[in-house]
Order: sequence, then structure tokens, then C-alpha cells
Amino acid sequence: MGRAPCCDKANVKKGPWSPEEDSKLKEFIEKNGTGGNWIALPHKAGLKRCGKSCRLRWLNYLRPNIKHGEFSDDEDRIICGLFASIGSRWSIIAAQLPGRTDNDIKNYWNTKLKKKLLGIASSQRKPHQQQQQQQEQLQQQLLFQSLSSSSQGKYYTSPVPPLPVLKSLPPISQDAFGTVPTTTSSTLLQGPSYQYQMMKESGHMIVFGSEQSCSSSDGSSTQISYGKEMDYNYNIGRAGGAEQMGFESYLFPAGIEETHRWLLGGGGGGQVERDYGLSRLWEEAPLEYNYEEIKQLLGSIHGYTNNNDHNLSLDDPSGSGGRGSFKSQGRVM
DNA sequence: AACGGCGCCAACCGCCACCGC
DNA sequence: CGCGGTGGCGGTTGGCGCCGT
Repeated sequence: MGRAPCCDKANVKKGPWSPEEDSKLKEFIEKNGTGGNWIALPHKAGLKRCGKSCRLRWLNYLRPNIKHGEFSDDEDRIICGLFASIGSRWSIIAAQLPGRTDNDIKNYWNTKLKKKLLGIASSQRKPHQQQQQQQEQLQQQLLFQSLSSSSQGKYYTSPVPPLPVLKSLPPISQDAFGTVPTTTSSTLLQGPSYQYQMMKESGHMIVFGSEQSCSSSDGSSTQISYGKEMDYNYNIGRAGGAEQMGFESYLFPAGIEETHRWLLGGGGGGQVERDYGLSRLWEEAPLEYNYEEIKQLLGSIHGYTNNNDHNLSLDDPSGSGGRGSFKSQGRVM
């Protein structure tokens, strides 16, 4: 089986575009527009190219106001935040970055940003934290994969809510109190080493990650996994003198509220009511599971798949075949 | 200078959704 | 409602250039 090719492959030129072809295409579109039909366009424009190729060339290179060159820190931040929220929906991400194309962002992510962030993440990993239970690792990795990787097939089927620039929770040792933490790309972590993402004000978010070794005054410790949508508050303030304190609270869909507070002394060390086990432990090696296994594991993450309260839901990938099921996406010409 | 490895990125490929008939 | 054509998307590839040996 197979489908008819979009053009006569024998008679179309492939490979890099010549300046002549570029100017032909540009001139034609500027004069006539695309005519709503890319397949017919190359013939009309006198180009021996596939319509899709023309479209790509126009959208990614010739279109006016295309921005090339280095990505700024702000752009890094937006890409990281959106990737963590919606995964590799490059066209959606590109829509938030005027002048950038999905292809550009995809390339940038794959070649630079991902490595940059992974490097940071692995350098922050502490040896003693490499004792995590396998099940938790698996769940969290799968959670991340399912939310971030379209090929694993979890999709938002409702419009994604407005996404503010995401802020990351500052490490507890950092002087992040009294000022709103401004995130640089170096504090955003992703993928298997993903830790926390935190918006600076109240709102709704999805948190990937977990806390571990949460010590309390009676010496007990607990381990908490997150992989849930939740409402949250995040505040940082000062509690007199040089003392610094802050808190954050999470409201889970089930109505359970959890509040974390911390208190740091000014000069001589600090005290936290709960330890933030911010560094994550993940398997470096990719794990591969079939969909049934993934489903089972995700099913064990409470509250994960039932997010309708928040206008977000997750599709079964088996029905969509893996791509293009982002229902709210608009067509861009 | 030659060669191999690697990174980058433009372009291609294949799939799916949408739309008109 | 079904079908075919087209647009749009994300993953992948191939070629080029840079750099180290």
C-alpha cells in the first residue's frame, strides 16, 4: 500500500535551493500570494520543485521577518518552559517566538538546548541520590516522556491555557528569598533530569519530579512523587532581620493541599521544615516500553489522566497514530 | 596536508487532520 | 458519509563545514 506522492518525484529537483530558485519563489509569492495551493504553485512560478518543498522554503527561510542567529536567554526560557508543558509541539512553541520557525526551534533544541540542559542536570546530580526505587524512576520518566514526546503519544486535546514564562524553584541554598527568582536557562532542567518548574505566582501547572528524603523534626522521612496537575501558590518573603522564609502550597485535584515552608537563618546556616530533594535521579539510558506497559504504569500515577477540571486531557495515542492530534492547532499559511 | 569525527541545519519523508466534493 | 487532495506537523537524514589529530 502507499499513497500517491504529492508531486511527480521524477521531475522535481531536490536538495538545496539555489539563489535563483529562491528569488523566483519569493517574487512569485510576493506578487501572487500562495494562491492557497502549494501543489500548483511551483508550476505557476516556473519551479521544478515539489509544492511541499516550496512551502517549506518559504516558511522557513524566505518569508519576511524570519529571525536567524543566536537564541536569546528569554527565548531559551520560553522554549524550555513550553517544551516541559506541551512537549515537542514545535509549531506551538514557534508561535510564541516571533520570527522563529518550528524547524529552527526543533533544530536548536535537538542540537544545543537539550545538550546544554542535560549537561547541567547531570552535573547537579548527587551520588547519594542514586538509590531511587526503580518504579518511581520508571513512572516519572514515563510521565515525562508521555507529556513531552509526541512519539509516545500523549496529547492535549483542549487548547493549552495561556502559558506564562515558567520559573524554576531556586535551590534551597541559593539566595532566592526576598526577590522573585529569575530563571536563566541554566536553572531550567528537562527530561530525565527534570526537577521542578515553578511559576512565580499562583496558577495552575503540571509539575514533573519528586521530592525525596523529606525529613521532619521527628526524624521520619517521606518520599513524594509528583506527576500531577495542581494548583499552587508560591511565595517568598522575609521574616524579620536577615531571616528568610518562603512557602509554597499545592492543591491537588483531589482537594488535598500540601504546603511546604522553609526558613533560613541569616548568618549561620538554615533550617527547613521540609527538605527539597531537588536533584532528581533518573536512568540515563533510554527506557523502551510498549504502550500497554506505559498505560499500566501511568495508570498507577494517581490523578494523572483525569485532568478535565483544568481544561486539559490526554488522548489515547492508539487512536491517533502518534502525531497531529493536537486538536487546537490552527493552520498557518 | 589529509583524514576522521562531530555538530549544525536545511531539506526531506511520512503520517494525519482537514476540507471540499 | 466516504473519498481524495492538500496542508501541516514532527522526526529523520544528508551534506557541509569546522576542528582536532
